[in-house]
Amino acid sequence: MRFSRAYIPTTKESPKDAQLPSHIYLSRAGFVAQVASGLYNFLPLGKRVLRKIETIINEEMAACGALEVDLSFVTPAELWEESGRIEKFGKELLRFRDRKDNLFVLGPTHEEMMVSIVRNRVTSYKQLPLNVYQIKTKFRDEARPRFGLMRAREFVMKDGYSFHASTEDLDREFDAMEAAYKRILERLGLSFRIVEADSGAIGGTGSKELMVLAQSGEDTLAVCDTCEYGANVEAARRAPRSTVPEAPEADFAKFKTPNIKSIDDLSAFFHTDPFYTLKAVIKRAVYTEGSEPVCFFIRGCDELQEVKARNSVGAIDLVDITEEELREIGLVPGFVGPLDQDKTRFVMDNNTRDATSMICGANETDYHFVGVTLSVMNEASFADLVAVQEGDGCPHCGGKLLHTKGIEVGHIFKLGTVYSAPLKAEYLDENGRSQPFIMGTYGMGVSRLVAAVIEQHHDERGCIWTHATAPYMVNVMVSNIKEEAHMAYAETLYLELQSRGIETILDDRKERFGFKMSDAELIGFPLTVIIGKELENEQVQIMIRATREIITIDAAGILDKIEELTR
RNA sequence: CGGGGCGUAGCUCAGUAUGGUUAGAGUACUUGGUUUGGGACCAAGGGGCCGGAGGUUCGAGUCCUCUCGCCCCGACCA
Repeated sequence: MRFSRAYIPTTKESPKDAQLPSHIYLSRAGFVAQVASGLYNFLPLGKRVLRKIETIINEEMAACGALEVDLSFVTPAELWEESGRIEKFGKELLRFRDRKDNLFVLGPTHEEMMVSIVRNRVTSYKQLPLNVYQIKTKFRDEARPRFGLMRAREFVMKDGYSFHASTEDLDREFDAMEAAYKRILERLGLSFRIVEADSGAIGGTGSKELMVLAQSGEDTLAVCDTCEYGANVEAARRAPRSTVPEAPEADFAKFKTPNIKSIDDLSAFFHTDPFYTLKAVIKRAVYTEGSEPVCFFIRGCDELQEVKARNSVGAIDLVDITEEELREIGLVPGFVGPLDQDKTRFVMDNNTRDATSMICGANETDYHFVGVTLSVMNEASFADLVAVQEGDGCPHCGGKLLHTKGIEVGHIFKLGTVYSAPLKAEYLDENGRSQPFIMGTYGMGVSRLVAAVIEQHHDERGCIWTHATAPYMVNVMVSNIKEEAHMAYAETLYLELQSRGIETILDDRKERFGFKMSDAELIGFPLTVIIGKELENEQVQIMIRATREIITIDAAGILDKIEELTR
């Protein structure tokens, strides 16, 4: 491609709305242009990057025997009513009616459609397993689109679904998909982590998210500094404490603790570690129908993880509760404890199981109990409630857990029969019995990956594309196109590189050196060959974008050098 | 969906408090000239329904009402 004939509208100024590096540079370098909130046009360079990512995904899916399909973007609302998700998705589903007044939705994901193409066609266990996928535009009418391509309303996603006759076979396919996803991200040149995740309201097990590590990530991860373990904080686990602080010595007693309400005050008052205090966190749990106050008890040294807490009671939301509401229920703010208390439902953290020497509220103003043994609490329900902190132990190897930020670019999990059962998608097993398909689902955000590459690879001058994602690998830049010998040399090099299969752009624009260099850096081609005054000495220069290092070499060796650098 | 902010040239923004000839700058664009290794300089140009509708006024980019759009914080996010 000749730059003079390309359409690459670069700008010096960032769009005022852009905040994230990916948004700023993809806009400034002319990869994408915003149309409306959460809607983007892909310009020629952006489209090339998108296609490169799609090609890699297609290659890896083909290697696994997954089959590509293309389902209609507009889907009849009946399918969504059948699965019950028309309600669950709510306003995120964009609905509209056709001329015959039939209701349709724009597909936000395609579980229903994919099940519908298989059901009543795949009828025997002999036709299983089956893994089908598509790379397709999705639409979710997000309440608040933001961060450019990272959270758009219209986006490109690869969504795949597998169908099996046994959970063992699903497990095998799931592992194969995890390996394939790992290869895709490796080939893209991304640094990432596969982490354990919360399955969300939809249920299912073995939920794993593929996280590209970047400061601007929306998700917080707990990752082990020693082994491969990593988890979204919403689902992170930790090893039991290897050492526990010295326990306070006290027999069971009620103790006057005037105005001692916080964990800090309490541990200071008794000169003991917060480990031996019991923290009560009271929330209002909201269910599909109705709500109730719930008291979560955790050790004073821990923090409540809200997603875990929500899951522990099957609530759809937890909201804060006021001190007045607490008093109305009959609880004493600052002195809430689990003993002799039946005012609310309560959940105890697993770490408090069989705890001894504990200090907890006495449900009476200015009094706490000391020397409490929680093994008597067997009627309470226990669950994992705590937020993993930095420095906690890894549940696998005992290494240290650290927090980091990640961009979720993939999510795979085992659906089981969550969709196949209600949609009555069944096959006949060896015994001639009808069975719902056992399903797995594998998603990857393709347009989000474009942004993720830049979030992870940029500097203050612009994009730094990885070799697999670069719109062009080499930019042949002529410093001054009026120098006929320079242009002639560049033309020859341009043709030669292309004949060797290296994607090349020739910057033949009538612009000054600095202008072209700035564009090269903003756009982020991995290599820029600078053809200019050095040519008088039979030399050319190569600017390596990642480091901005400029190397000067003999013109004769340029092709070999480029092949070496692009390998 | 709650809270906040912003809509003026292709882009980034002044101008609005206190209404008053022909609405500005930078950048980008066109033409001519000079330059040619880090977004160069000189000169001359084209480009605007001041988001939209209604109102107040002799007169509205500016004041009032309504509306639409975009951004930020939060809630939400299979």
